[in-house]
Amino acid sequence: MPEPVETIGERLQSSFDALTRAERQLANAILENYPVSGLGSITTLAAHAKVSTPTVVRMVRKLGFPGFPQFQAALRRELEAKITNPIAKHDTWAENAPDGHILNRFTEAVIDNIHQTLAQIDPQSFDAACALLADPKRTVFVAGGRITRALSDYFYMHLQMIRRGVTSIESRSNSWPHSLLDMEAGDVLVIFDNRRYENSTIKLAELAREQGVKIILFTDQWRSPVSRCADLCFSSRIVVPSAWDSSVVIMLLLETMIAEVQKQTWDGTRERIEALEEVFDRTRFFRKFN
Amino acid sequence: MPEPVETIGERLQSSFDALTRAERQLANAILENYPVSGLGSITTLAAHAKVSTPTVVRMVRKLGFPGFPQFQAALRRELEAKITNPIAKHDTWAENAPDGHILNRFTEAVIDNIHQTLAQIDPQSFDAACALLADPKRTVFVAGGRITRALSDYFYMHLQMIRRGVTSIESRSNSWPHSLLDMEAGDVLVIFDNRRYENSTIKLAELAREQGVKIILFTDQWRSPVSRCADLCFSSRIVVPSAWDSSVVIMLLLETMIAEVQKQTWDGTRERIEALEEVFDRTRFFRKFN
DNA sequence: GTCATTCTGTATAGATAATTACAGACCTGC
DNA sequence: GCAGGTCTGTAATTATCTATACAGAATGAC
Repeated sequence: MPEPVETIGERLQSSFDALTRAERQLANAILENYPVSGLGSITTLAAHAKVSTPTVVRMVRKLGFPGFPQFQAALRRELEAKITNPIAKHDTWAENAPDGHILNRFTEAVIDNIHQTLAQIDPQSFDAACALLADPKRTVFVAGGRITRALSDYFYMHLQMIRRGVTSIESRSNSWPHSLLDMEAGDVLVIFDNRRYENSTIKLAELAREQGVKIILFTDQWRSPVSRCADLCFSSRIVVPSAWDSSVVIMLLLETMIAEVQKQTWDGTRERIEALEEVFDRTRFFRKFN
Repeated sequence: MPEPVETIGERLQSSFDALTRAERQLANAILENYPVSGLGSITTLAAHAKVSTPTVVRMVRKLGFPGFPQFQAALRRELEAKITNPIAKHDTWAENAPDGHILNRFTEAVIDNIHQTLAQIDPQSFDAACALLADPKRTVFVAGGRITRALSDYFYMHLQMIRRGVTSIESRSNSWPHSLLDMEAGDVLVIFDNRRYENSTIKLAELAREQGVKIILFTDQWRSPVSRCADLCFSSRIVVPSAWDSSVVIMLLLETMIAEVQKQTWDGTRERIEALEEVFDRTRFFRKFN
């Protein structure tokens, strides 16, 4: 019997396009915790993937197995082979790529950045920032520069869905002085500023500060000059094997913050979100769950 | 629920003396190829150990399990814990924050997402995508939807600095049909599309495809319908403990891709970058650091 | 919009597995 | 060798799982 050259996991991926919606959902559930998730009963697996058992049978057939038990047996054989040779330490992330491939080098650097950034972060500051942003009485302004524009946009978009009173400012445009007029003491200004730090951003921060605005700053490990007048400052590692800096860690932090603010304001903005959901449901691309 | 301090394997060995002849035979068979041998049916296991099925039940009861299925479930849990990546199980990332703090939970999920995404990625596709983007003869169009706008902007901005012939398209706006006119066979269209997938994005992809444009797609684990007409598709895990999805892994991939394209086009675009630097310095938007 | 096609879940029948009951086998000590 | 006990397997029962049939829902073509 010729050994299967592909693992079932790989086969699931390669034939992913040939699968239907429910089957993909199932395939993902299997890959999620591969291969253990496939070793229970068909009932368990189906329930975990939130599909019906026949769907499991159908997909397994598509993969070429006569039935679920055979599929499972194949999984066990695979696992057996994998376990006998000691599990190699995971220094490569993209297993299919050669050791020095950029995918592995880059990812390793990013993981390292996450590690170092999180080790240094002050949870009290983080919680304080979330509390400020969750306070409906404070208007929130979000500002980014040239490179950080995408980050501030991303932050703004989510926050704007979560709560009312959120405004986006482009620090480079000469329209931001107008926004300053709207700021009141106690309002919050979220600033993104990575090297090379922009003068207009610093100016904005200083002026806002004078009006009693609370400033939350996301910056890099060398810290933007804005940090001098920021109430809360979060600095992230951004160095990667690239000509450019990485925004991954900053994005991780801001997504985490959004998750927390969302949670804290859930009661007050539930309706807001649900209205939004309804609009999305119209697209009918996604299955509804109860 | 108190965690079991001993593994089932250890328990088998420590209570080996309390077992009967047939049970020892069975215990040995289980340990022979641990733990996979215990994951089949009770019948298979009994046959393999050359004992009867009731013997299996009796021994399992001696170990303290109510029945064979529970024993097997415990084996699976054990296995699961064993094969999950040690890096992903680094529970506390922000050491100063309490265990269940959102910073730790969120980061853990993201690391897990990175791990799973990279494990599934096809390096050949990745390299092929980089080659397409590094080819100066091909014009590149970058398109994003509502949520993915920030990502496509970020990608566009970097690519635009690296090379000439890069255009940004907003899939929602009704201006994109004009961009279609500019597309020629062999050009490249980079599309970002996460759930919930947008109809206008799909339409754009189809029309571009008809014109012989190469399509590179960044999507989520469930894959946008665009994947059907994409030449290269990169799907990332995006689920985190939040009401929203995470873009971190997608950003990681696109940054890596930018790093590689930059490297490949370095000779040709060195001047471009230097000219850019000079412009920025002249406008004095940025403070100079040494 | 309407129709054909494909997909997906419910219900159910069929298969298999897990457990129990029980009787014979095997020790052990006299 | 035989009585008391334990151990073990066979066979029957029960529970659970797997596969199928079919109908309703979703999708895609016109």
